[in-house]
Amino acid sequence: MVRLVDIARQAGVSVMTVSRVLRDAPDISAATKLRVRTIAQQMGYVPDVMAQGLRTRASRLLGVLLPNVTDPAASRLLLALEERTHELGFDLLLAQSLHQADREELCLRRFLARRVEGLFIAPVYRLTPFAPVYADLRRRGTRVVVLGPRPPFCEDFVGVEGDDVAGSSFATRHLLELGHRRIACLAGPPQSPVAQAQLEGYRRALREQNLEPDDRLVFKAGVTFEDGARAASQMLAENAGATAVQACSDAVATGAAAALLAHGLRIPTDISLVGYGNLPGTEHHRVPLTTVSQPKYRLGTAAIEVMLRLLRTEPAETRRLPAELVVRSSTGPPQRQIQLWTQGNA
Amino acid sequence: MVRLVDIARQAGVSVMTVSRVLRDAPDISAATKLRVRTIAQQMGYVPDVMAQGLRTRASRLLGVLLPNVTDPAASRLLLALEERTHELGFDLLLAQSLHQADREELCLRRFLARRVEGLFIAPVYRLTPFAPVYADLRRRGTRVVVLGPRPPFCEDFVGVEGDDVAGSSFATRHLLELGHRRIACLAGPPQSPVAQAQLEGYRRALREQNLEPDDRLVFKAGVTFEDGARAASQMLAENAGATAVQACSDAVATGAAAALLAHGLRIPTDISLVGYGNLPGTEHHRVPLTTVSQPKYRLGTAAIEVMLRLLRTEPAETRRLPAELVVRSSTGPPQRQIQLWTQGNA
DNA sequence: ATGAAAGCGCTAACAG
DNA sequence: CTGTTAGCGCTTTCAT
Repeated sequence: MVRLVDIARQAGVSVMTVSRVLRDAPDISAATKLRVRTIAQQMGYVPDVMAQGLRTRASRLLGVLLPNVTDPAASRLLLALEERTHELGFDLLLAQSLHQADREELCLRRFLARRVEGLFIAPVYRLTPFAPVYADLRRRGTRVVVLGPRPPFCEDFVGVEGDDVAGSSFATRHLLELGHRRIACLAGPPQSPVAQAQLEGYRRALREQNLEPDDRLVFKAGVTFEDGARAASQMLAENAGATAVQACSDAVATGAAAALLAHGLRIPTDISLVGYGNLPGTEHHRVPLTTVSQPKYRLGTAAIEVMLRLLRTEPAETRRLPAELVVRSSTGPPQRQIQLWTQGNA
Repeated sequence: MVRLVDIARQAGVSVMTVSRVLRDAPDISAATKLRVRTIAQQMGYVPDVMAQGLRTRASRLLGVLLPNVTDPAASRLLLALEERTHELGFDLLLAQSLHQADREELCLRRFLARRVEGLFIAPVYRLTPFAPVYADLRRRGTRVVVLGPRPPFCEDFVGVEGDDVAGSSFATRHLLELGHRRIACLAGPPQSPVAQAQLEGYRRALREQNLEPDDRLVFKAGVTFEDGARAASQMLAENAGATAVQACSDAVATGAAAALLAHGLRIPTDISLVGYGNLPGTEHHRVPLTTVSQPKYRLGTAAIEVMLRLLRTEPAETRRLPAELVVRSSTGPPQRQIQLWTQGNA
């Protein structure tokens, strides 16, 4: 391992001179600069960032904690985060909580021990209103940007998030505009902040049209394909009379589509379907899915921007980014008969 | 920031004692152990891993360099890597090359400056047989596990990879067994090692059945949906008389499917189609895709196992993991007439 | 324009 | 069982 001293000896100068040259510090003659640089190059010198950091008290390290890098939304965010982070001269530590609060805590403590200068965290949802690690982060004044909705225990941190109530209401409004009046909602887990926002958006859009949300049209669906299939089957079994279905995720929507088609319904002729998330590939599904897209990459760049302000100790605010409706072919106007029927019923 | 000295003062012992206690070193009385621990806890002590590392010359840092974390295969691998890495007590540095050789080089140099103890690299393919960074890695004796096929400039490193020639030949054999004789191949970029392996597997399976590979059945397809659509259209335009198509990726296969269906062909009734990669969601596509699956998660755990051997300076060998055919409904026996026609032609 | 001394927070090596 | 000394590789500070 080549150190500064080695170069210094070789070049016949002091360690300080070498240090200065290699950091492009001022007050060095062009001659020594060149000589030292050449020798350093020849000897294959690589600075020791840890030693530098110990002295300068700067780690140039950022950490990102995600539930699971496999989630397409998370990975797009990570793409952006990594890209910008490196441009800014930071290295990026990655950890996954795997949706386990204790693993999250462990990972965060390790990040702290690495003296990270900032942290991007997509928090594991806890039922408790407090989480000791977050208290520690606060106490230590660690810069934190929360990715996604902020549960109670970290409400005071800044963050970046998609606007899920607006996103969800886009979906509902789209169906409304097509003429649907009975729109079923396959809702996510009630504890999930995203699911709550989606339900809120759905109801809000309904009320805008003076339609009173009907709880018999809201079905618990979870998050998976199977959850979606189950929920759709149940909806059919209950004879809810919906002409359109809005799901809390594309996976759920896909499962619902499968169940609906299996029951002999045509999409969108007999029933319309909207997903959520714009999962890659849904445009090639059996029925290309109309869905809501959150700007995943933009969320990443926004997170970096916020972090940058934090690092400069400038005031930073939580950013809420707008969602976008992606219309494909799983939605269309309701069938005339059913439409008449619902109108007669309304 | 609380340091060992602070605790030492508070507890009325030497720094060394505190250090020993906190590292669970032997030869410390239970009493002091307890006392020091309590105080450390109270003061909110967090060890400085950088300082520890500087002294012990161990960074407990592993680095992973991927082209793009957004690729589902890469992200599954990363999932496994992160999981195991943390269990082993290492932190994980993440970087993306974005398929750019110079960015790859930069990232690797930064990893070296961090004194990583090991590196997982999915190399950017270069046309040149040498790459200076890799020479440096060699010279410095950095532990490296190459992810995926190893281009010439890093052939001497150990790695883990999927068996793409076997995987590809599984696909071909499957079509052969269904009775297909004229199987088109939508091939990937000729420089890509994976694409080469796939072509090799395709040809090998054909020859096993004493069928001479026909170059007029091989079409350049690239890697995207659009590439696939283009290639399939070209195949149709050239009247190649294929009863089945085997694509170099699921994206290409999906594009091909779209083109084929647009031309009025039914899949698999009129023509069979096999993809490659088992992209998440392909089971819900317009035509659920028969495809070849590489054990992405297993590749990650295998990479860790190899790294572990490297870290222990035990001999380590490159691991090649078997692929698996996933039969869904894009493949079936060829139509009788066409079959007769091809037989008459063969 | 260059160098000497000191120390970042920690631990290995040795002493008692 | 506990403490002292030295030093990891680097940079800050102050001197020349």
